[in-house]
Amino acid sequence: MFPNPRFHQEVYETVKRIPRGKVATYGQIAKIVGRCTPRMVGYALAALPHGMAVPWHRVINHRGEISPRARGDGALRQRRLLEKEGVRFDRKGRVNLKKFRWAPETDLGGRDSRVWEIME
DNA sequence: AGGTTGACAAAGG
DNA sequence: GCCTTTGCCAACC
Repeated sequence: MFPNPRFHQEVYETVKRIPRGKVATYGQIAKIVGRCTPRMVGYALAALPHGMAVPWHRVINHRGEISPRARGDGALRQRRLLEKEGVRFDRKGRVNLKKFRWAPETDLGGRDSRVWEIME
């Protein structure tokens, strides 16, 4: 089976709430889960078995870039998946978080994040 | 037991 | 906005 720590499952459930075409940061997920740090979120996602229905690719770092993997080609696959959902990257490979960040509190029925931007 | 290693982040310069 | 600490904490030597 996959790793057992309680927080893993909570991380997965939270990540599942990120809608298509939006992204969240590791810190954001950690804060929602509670008693959890950004590093632990990355750790949990790295332990995610293949084929599990969790949109792991929608989690990026707070600078808007895809966190490089120590091994494997996961980062490239992640970028492809996001682009397929309409998430745009700039020349330096960064996402505009102002535009694409998931805003849970104002996510009322899958609408866009206009409210969030106005409040900022 | 002690040290290293991450799919990280905030603060200070 | 970039670079450098510093804090973080489970997993794995």
